[in-house]
Amino acid sequence: MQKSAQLSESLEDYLEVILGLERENKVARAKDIAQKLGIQPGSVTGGLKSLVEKNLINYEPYSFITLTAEGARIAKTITRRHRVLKDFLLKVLQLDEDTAEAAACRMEHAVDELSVERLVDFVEYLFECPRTGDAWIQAFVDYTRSGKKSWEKCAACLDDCRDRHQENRGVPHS
Amino acid sequence: MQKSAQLSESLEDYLEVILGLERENKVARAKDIAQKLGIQPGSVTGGLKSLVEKNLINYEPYSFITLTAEGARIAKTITRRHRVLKDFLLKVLQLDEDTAEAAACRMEHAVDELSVERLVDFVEYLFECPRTGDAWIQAFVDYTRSGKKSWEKCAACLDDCRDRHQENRGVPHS
DNA sequence: CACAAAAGTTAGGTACACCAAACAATATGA
DNA sequence: TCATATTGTTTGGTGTACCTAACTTTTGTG
Repeated sequence: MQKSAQLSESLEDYLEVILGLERENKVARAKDIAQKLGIQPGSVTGGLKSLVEKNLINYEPYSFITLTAEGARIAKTITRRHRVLKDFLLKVLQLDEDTAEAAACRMEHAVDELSVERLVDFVEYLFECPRTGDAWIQAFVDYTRSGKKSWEKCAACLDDCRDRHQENRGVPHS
Repeated sequence: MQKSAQLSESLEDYLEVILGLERENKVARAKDIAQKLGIQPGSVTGGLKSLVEKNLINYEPYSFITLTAEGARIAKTITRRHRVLKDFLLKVLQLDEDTAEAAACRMEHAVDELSVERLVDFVEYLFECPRTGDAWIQAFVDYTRSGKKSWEKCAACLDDCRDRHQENRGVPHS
């Protein structure tokens, strides 16, 4: 199990869509990979050969494609990065579906594992902490939409926040 | 002023370091660009030619290099993306300097302007809102370090938060 | 089974982004 | 000023990643 000699963005994309196709159809086919990546089928063969050399997929010419254990491991971490980033863009920054998807798609190759972990922790904390959570996010959304920076309603907001916390005291999170 | 036909990551990097060098030394020189980008000087010339063709830098062989108005405009948006992302990684996710710098460097090419704006708004809101701010961030840091998910101290935390807000009532933010 | 359609591969070509090494221009300082 | 060091460019080459078009294999259908 050699140290995975870091992949190009392109090869990471191949692994990600192969994982998706495996989940959809049990196996991946070159045509579907091309279609999902928005490239020509002729371009796929070369990528597959690279992945075979790196022992990340099981594949022989004219046959279908599956991930090796190592390939699946990598594909899952990339897919997770994508999911975490999109979640943040969508739920916290409140970007629309298309913008979030596009940005996540390009960011997933740029962030290291530590940063992803930290982002997961942050988003989780943000949603679970009584001082923030859905209500706070909603306040941020309202603020973003209205464009005003007034903290007028803060006292009420904080009281409300505290009341909610007391109601839920001791109730564990799902 | 034609629509800037989106640049490669590589050319964006050239613009960014040229802006940095202009700020440091008034003008940029090929050698310093190479050094900052960690590439060989011979590789720089080609990049500079591309940027000249796109009217983003003023440059002739053997002369020094400056940004055109359009080049400066683009360089500044990239530099700002870098700064905003690093700020988030550093101050909110509490990553260390090197990790934040490296991730920001790679992410800056992946995010669109809307997402950057939203991230700026979010970070600003997070720091200014009485329900969050430095104290909340500190609580997140403690939580991250300790690894526990208990909300035991929430009541006290919220009281504290409310008290602080009442003290500062009406005081505008700097 | 045979043959057409679908899927996949190969071959040749483009563009980008880098390298190393040879070469050219400029700058410095004795 | 002139030799040399520094800086910058050119050339030829590598690797990646894509394209199109021609070709091959597989598959499905009568």
